[in-house]
Amino acid sequence: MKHLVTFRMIDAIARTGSIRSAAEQVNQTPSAVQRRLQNYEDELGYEIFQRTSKGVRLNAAGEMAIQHIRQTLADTERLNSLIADLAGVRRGHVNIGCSQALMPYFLPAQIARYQARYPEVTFNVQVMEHSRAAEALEAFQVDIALVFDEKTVPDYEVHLAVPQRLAAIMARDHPLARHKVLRLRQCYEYPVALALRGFSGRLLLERALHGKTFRKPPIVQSDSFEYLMAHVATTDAITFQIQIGAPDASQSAPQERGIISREIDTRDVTGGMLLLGLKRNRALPVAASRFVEQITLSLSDEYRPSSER
Amino acid sequence: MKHLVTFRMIDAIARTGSIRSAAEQVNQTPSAVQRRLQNYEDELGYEIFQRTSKGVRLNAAGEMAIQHIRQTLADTERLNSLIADLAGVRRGHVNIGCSQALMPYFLPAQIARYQARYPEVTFNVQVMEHSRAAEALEAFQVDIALVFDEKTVPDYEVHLAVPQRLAAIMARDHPLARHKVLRLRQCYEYPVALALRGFSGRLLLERALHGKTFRKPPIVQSDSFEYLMAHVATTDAITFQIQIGAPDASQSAPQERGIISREIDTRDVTGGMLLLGLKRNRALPVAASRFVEQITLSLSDEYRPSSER
DNA sequence: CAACCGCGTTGCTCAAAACGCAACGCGTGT
DNA sequence: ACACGCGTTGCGTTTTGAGCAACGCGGTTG
Repeated sequence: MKHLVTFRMIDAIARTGSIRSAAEQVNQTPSAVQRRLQNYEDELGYEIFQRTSKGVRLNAAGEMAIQHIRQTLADTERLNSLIADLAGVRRGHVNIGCSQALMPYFLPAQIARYQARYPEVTFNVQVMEHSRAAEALEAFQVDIALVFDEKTVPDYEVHLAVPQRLAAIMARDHPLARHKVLRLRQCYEYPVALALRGFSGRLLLERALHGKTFRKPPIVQSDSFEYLMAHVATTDAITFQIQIGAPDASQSAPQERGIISREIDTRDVTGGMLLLGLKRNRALPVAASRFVEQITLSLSDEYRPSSER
Repeated sequence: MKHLVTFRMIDAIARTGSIRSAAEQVNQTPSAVQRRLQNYEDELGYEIFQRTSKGVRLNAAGEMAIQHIRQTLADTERLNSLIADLAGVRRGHVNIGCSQALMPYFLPAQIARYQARYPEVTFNVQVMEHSRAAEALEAFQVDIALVFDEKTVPDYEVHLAVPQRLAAIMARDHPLARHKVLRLRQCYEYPVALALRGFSGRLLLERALHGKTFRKPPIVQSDSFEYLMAHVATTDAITFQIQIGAPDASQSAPQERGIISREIDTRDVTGGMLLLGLKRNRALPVAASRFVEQITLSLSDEYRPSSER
């Protein structure tokens, strides 16, 4: 749409914080971008960026303007989506911001399933923790947030909340692997390898360990789950992950090599919630909306009381 | 705003049903309007108007497009309003669609009061009954609907509902004028002059008269309340109006000459509601929003249980 | 303290888009 | 059969937008 190029430029300026970098991002010269901004400000009657020595920054009026601009951009996309849907062609794009835990199994499976039906729909998946996801929802950077959170009342709309148990992950031939459900104390008889503080499973675990005498420092910490998985696969160490991010016997994922997961007893760990968040009062594009329906069904089916499948 | 001229044109086309008349409305040549429409359709990838021999008509895609277009226009106005408000200048415009009953006393008083504080805010007041008002809300033609309705569940958001009694209106020296509250039967001992079916008060009255033996045809009907008022002022006939549209001792309105109103006993007439309606999920411009606050306060103050002022 | 860098901004030139005018084709109603 | 009003199109003119180069200005660096 012609009248949206100005909006896209302004959005780029707001995100990058400078006219020149925004120009680069939209493949135009700084003067073109600057003039469009100036025109818009003239029409509005107010400047929306405060000029500083090292770039520009949104002022109070700009904060309101950028909200309107992003809203308009999103609405336009939604219109395209609606009309494409009406014409029988299911096309579109879905931006998802989600916890790391959904990356290995859940999201790939869900997206693959969705794209099997609607191959024209493209996805963009980005890892972010809950506060960042909330911002991204608000700024229309993502359509859907799938985050793990325990208690905080979020300022987005919680479309779905499913409880999440904690799982221990260990080598396939680990002595504990013969149990179906594990107590935390059992796990702590072995070395533990943990994700950094701030990751979903770690949060849940820390709360469970509070005051426990058998608590001990992890032998290794990492922000890479790939590393943690490889580590436990080759040693007798144990790591933890929330249920949805742990390898599941029912889902044959290609990347699980020699590791296995076992649920932690609910007496030890409770209260984690996986949230599906949407921006309040926002009308989603068709593709995103259908995708939400699909994962809503999947989640409420598979993770009912505490059975799988 | 520059980028909205296309939208304004398309809105005009949709409203007038023809490109040429839309062109006239926006002071442009038909070819200019036609080309903008064509460009928009090209960018969208679909035609949004079905071309007929006597003009154009929105098709299915067009219905969705026009919704988006009007939403965008309204949002833009709201942004202007927000920024003007932030800059300390309370400017703006409010479109109101309302029942006739609010025209003689209520709305003039409310608007005058509002404009006394914010002289830069302009108003547009249009008479419409409830179904038309609901449409106008939906099409962003009015910001606020103030309509009288009895029972139907409206498809807009009811922001406020205040019960409305029925009042009899008669000459100042009418024999019944010495009573404070009247029974319907008393009124029907005199000739009655009624508004046409479809007007607020008439609806309420018809329901009250249902099955009553003293019911009799009106000696005169009219769609002009001015005529009805003049008629009862000079004869012993009685007419009816819902409370808010009747002359009130506490409000010294200039146009009441020799007429007076008396409430009808609640045993005879019940259930009328004056509704303040807004479009669902729509963010109002600042001026409209403040005006809603003002009349909300006024109405809930003045028309509590059944006292005035 | 001067040189420098990166920023927003502006004059100028030229290309692209929008406009107005006139005319065409087409269905409808007299 | 005619005229009328509609959407549409070709063409010359005008307005708008883009790119280029350069300027002014603040902060940083040697």
